[in-house]
Amino acid sequence: MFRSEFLALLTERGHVHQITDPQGLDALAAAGGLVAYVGYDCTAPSLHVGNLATVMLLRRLQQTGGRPIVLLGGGTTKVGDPSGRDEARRLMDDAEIAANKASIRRAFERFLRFGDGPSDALLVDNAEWLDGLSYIPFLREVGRHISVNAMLARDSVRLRLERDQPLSFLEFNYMVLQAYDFVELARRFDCRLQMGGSDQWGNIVAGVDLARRLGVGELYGLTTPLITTADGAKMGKTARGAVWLDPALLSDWDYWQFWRNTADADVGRFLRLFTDLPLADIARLEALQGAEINAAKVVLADAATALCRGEEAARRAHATAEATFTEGRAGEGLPTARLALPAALVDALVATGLAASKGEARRKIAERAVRVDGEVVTDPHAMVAAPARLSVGRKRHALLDAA
RNA sequence: GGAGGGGUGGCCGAGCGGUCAAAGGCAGCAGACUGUAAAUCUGCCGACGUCACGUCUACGCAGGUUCGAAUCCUGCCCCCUCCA
Repeated sequence: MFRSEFLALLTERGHVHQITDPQGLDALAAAGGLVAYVGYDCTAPSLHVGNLATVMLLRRLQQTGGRPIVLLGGGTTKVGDPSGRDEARRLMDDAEIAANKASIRRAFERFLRFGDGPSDALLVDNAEWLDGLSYIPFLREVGRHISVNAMLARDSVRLRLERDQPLSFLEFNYMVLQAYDFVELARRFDCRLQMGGSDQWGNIVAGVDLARRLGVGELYGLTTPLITTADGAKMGKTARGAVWLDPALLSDWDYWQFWRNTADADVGRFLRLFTDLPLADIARLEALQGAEINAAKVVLADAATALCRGEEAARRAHATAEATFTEGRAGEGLPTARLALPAALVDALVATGLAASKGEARRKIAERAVRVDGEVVTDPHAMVAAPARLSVGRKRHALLDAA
């Protein structure tokens, strides 16, 4: 068991996969004022729920009095993390990285409190120190402490080689840069802990090693388990793609629905990981049987949406779901598309995003999956004359309004 | 630099002159069953159109041979293995 509030909390909520030196870290955390970071590369315009596990780590750290650092990888994104991939990442240009960085940083404001206080969160960009590195001086200072032998043994490198997949020198350097980040943050902010997903273990340990060799002191690493759904799939991928945290990329309603559709077997685990609900309440919700567990899913959806999108968004999505599913009405918070009416039903389905193409819209109509205001429509040439609620299947609904 | 192997739809993976919008699997969507669950069974799964028919786009890139090419030829790019 841990003495520190931080590690005890992480453990009981199911956040911990591996820790480099559990006792050492526990002592450090118990002493108070722990500074820890998680790094996020700017490979996409938003974080998605797959990143939520580590965002929650930072949140828990702040809740227990520590200081979270969000490290945006403006520099490392130019290199590309090979961890867990068979192929090199596409090289991204500076403009794209800068744009992603700008939109990613907004997400953290919901989860963390930023500022200058001792436990206020900090946001930094590793481009600050990586972009200006000079090759030869860097090799002489840092490179001589890096063991290629050790690097070859890390999963991120080894798995690539074993599978006869290419690994470029550029990618090979990623781990070195991330290790250097950790050292840099330790020097600048006395940051002693790096956290991340379990796939980051090798990179994190590389940083701990490097710090020791450079005489920076003892650093620690902690990883969260890769969050998979009960049927073994990586969490956060859905029909329309990733479940983005950014409201500009995924509506509040869809975000709420994502959580509402959690599998029975995942409800308890997700409540512990992704909400702040007391464990006793979660235990009660988790114990619900049969259809009653739907109530737990609603609680999960409310809590998770409130965290990421705000209370108001959660209330609204909840009410919309209530109206749409329970009462069979057209909930007002449904995604809405505007078209000049009357319009062809197929066009309306495409406009609302319920079908990816007219062809798909026609197929769905032929499958008797399409409803207008609750009535099944089977005519592929049908027109919609007035504002209506369109549905494909039982779960997907949208509103059509006159332009 | 030399020899050999390889680049196919979101992914894996067959095809190796026509019957190929391309087998099979995974993922996805829908229907049935349900609890907006899981499992199961069934169907669909490039785009567009006057939609059981046609057109366009697609098998690394660019050309070529052929009535016809994912399949053959030439050049280029990228990857893997072995040799130097």
